Amino acid sequence: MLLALTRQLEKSLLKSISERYGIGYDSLNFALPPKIELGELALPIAFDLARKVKRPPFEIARELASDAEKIQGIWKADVAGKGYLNFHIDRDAFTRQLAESIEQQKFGRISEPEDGGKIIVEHTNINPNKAAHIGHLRNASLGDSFVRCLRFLGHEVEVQNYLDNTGVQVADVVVGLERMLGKTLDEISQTEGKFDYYCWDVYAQVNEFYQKSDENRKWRSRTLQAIEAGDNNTAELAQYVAMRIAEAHLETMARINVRYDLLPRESEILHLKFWDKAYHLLQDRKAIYFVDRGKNSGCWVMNIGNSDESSVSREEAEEDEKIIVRSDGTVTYVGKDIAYQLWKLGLLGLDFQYKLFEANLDYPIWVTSVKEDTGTVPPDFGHGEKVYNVIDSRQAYLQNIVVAGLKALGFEAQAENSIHFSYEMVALTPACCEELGFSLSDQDKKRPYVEVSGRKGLGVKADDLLDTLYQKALIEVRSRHELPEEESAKIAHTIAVGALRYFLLRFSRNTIIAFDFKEALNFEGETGPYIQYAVVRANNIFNKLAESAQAPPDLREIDSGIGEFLIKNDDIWAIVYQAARLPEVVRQLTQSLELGQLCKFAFSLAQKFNLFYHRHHILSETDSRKKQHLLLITDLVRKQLETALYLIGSEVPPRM
RNA sequence: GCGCCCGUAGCUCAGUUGGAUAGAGCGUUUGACUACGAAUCAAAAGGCCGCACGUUCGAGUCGUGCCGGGCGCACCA
Repeated sequence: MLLALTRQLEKSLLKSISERYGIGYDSLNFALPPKIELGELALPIAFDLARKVKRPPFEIARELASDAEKIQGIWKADVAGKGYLNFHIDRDAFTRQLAESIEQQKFGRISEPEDGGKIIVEHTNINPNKAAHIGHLRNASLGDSFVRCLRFLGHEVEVQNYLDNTGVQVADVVVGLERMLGKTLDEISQTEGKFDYYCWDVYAQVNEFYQKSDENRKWRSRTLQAIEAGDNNTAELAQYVAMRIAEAHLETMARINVRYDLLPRESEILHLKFWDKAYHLLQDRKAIYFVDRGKNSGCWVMNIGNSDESSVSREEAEEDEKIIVRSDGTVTYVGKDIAYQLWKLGLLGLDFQYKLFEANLDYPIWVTSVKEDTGTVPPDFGHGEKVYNVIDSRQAYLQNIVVAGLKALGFEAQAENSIHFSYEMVALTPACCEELGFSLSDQDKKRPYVEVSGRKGLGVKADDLLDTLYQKALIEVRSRHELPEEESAKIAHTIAVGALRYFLLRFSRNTIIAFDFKEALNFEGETGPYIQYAVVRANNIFNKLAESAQAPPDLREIDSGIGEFLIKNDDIWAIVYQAARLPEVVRQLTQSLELGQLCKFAFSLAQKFNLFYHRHHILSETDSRKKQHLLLITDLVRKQLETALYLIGSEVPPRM
């Protein structure tokens, strides 16, 4: 809606600029004026034009303003400062259109679909060998909210959660269970309680086990080989462990409203020979070459630098070589990931089989399989036009190599569409480590933060944090309301999730979150519950209205005085205008990948609404026309805030 | 050694792709509940935007060089 108006304005101005000054721009970047009194859209283009046509910017802006005033939907255009071109929107028409478009927008999705093919978003990707921790929650929250935003804009999205079920991390836990504790699959399957927590401890102990003897350490590679080979007790145990923990992860993520469509597994990539296919492709297209001397002798490598192998010395060439196939013939992580990326982009020429994953979840989820499932027909997975990989920034180097691999294969365009959605890790403050009972070295105590380490068992487990948040919310709910226990519990849960997802999203991607319980458990100020509370208050107004048998306003029949009312009340108009900006904010963040922008937007809208709520007592308003206007605005804002909360990944509790 | 990221109020962070007087939250001080419930609101104090040059009509934002901190750079994943 706002988007359409902006585009129309842009098109018309581009024409004016071209006709008046003979200068062609590709696009115009509209900004927000610092104050609503100055207008809704600002353009500093006159400064640039001034230099090009050698005339004062003020004059140029004046001329463009007079052109713009003829555009439908623009109330007036004026010039501020030395040449800022400011546009004022027709408040009456705009509000009517906004009300209509919000009515039409189905929950969680706007009506106009964007063009472009299927987008694959891969996130979470936790090694299935231990419980999920706060770092994983950040990954999943970013990925899931990003998916919600893309779908809101009308994109077709497929969500994949990759399971490295045959990797070293699973092997380590299997060594711990089989060799360190001497357990059989039968015994392990009898384990009660939280299996992911149990393995968290086992994994933390395996390191010590390895350090005890060389013999112990040998079990690591033996176990890994057994798992890859398949058809033996160790492999069977590994599969059991990996899938039971994967299910625990899915349950944890379901608690915070995160869902997936498909679980691609490394075991299928191995057994269906994805790598062999990719290997031949890489060889055929000369993307990798064999080295017969030097330190990389016996390996197939990819050149990731600019050096030409024929013109530089062996030593210099080695600098730019990344090993893809080891001298023992096994493939590295990068090689496997290239194969997987090729499949995601529909370039491999092979496909998985699929089956429904049987898990304790309230939605269907598919998992890759070697054999076809006889039951339900699976959706058409893979061959995305664009792929986003939500992976922390420490893996940037490897992600770049994978993209370089796609380019080396000649898939330039696809390489551009294979995007590393990079973000910084969640670390622990030294104070937080102490709270958890970990003793730190003197050196670590001086650091601003300490890295989470699954290997050391150092970290805040996702479920523990959620439980703590829930308990705290429950106390708050009970102190405010006398409700049946079940209802209090449900509300507390909604608040806990709202707080957590907002907290994990509010930072920009390359800000390291130094985790602190006090901040994460906060429900006041810039938090998710603040926004939820604003909507609950708005909803209460309509609930009260319904109780008194008064009909809420029909958004399709807006009183003719609304425009005039909004012209008189700039502060209220500012709320309407901001509410309208939601789709634009979401569109921008699909470019910047900064979900924090959505958080800031929703928080500031909630802030404006809370002030509005404080200033205007709507239900006791005696001027019935004004009352209708205030109700209409309340309704618009609560609907946009509810959508924003949905995109953040949370919901609105019935009361707070 | 090379590459990437960060440095903004006492603390934790934003800053709309180079725009108008640098903003929030927490904390501190003061004030507002007999209203749609205060998980709220109002007000105050708090800034050489790490430092120095440069580009520009205009720099927290771009470039170069320092200073300080973090993360990568395996025949691990």
